[in-house]
Amino acid sequence: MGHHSCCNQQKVKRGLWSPEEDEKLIRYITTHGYGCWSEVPEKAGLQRCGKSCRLRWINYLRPDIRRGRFTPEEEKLIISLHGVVGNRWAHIASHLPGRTDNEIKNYWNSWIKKKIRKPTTPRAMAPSSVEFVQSGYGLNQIGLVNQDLSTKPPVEDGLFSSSCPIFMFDIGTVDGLSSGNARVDIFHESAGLNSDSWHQNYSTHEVQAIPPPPPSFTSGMESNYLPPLIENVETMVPMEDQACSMNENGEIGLECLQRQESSEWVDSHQYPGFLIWDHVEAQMCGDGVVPAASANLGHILSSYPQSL
DNA sequence: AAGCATCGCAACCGCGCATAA
DNA sequence: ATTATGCGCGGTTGCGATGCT
Repeated sequence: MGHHSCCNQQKVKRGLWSPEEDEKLIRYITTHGYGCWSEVPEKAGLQRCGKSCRLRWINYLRPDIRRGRFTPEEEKLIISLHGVVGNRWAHIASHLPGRTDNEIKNYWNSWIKKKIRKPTTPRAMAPSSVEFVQSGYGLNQIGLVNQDLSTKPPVEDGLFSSSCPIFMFDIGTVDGLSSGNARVDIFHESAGLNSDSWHQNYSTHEVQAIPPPPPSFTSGMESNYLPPLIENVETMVPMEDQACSMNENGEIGLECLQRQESSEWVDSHQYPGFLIWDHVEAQMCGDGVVPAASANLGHILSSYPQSL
């Protein structure tokens, strides 16, 4: 049994791909597709292992690949998603069309390295119930995301101390439906900031006053900004399956990224406001989408884009 | 100009999972 | 039920490019 290393066979080339090899792979894949990667090298006339061919195609050669610098919007999305799902690069990449997990991973790692070098201003996390975190990190910093925290190095203090408080949450000041979980209520910065202003307009110590909810967000949620509770709870989406993202209209929403036993929850989103919950109890529509009005948000203190 | 350090990123490695045999 | 195989993922490596002294 063991491990089946595909690349230790005879005369398998390794290292950088030559233009000729690229051409062979492109020609083969575009005419035949890639049903079985292990067959690709032989059929395409390449002295490579199938795994290498797959990697080369997915990360570099496929036509829908998007190259070049990440846009500020992409960057923000990566940060937000990473804050929720951690180092699940493929997961993050699935929300950035044309970007690969490898590219995002590389970007993230080099970004971290850059930030590490920056001197960081020591920041006292307020021990009170109101705390700040930046980007999506709040969820991880308080250990609510079920994942290996060793992949979230102490780097993060430095990484974000010069950045912005995107989320504010309040722990334990409301009684949630699920008594076992820490209750996290978060509001998010607006979607419209560019990268520069995004970094310049915030400091970690700023306390953002909670502005009144914009008209666009008030539907069904006026009273104390708390959403209505939904009685008919059918399922629960674990926290690690949630993320926020931004659509092409600049709307931010929650996404239930996946569901254990069903695909019905995949990519359901499109909320007028922005919300992250320690858990989501929601009522499904027929098509599996969870509209804002029917999502039970438990107790949300405040949750809407600040400058819509 | 030369040597060294660092960065960025393509590619590889090893593991886990799914599935076929 | 067990083993073999292939795929996909996250972590890591290696190397060319670039920057610094």
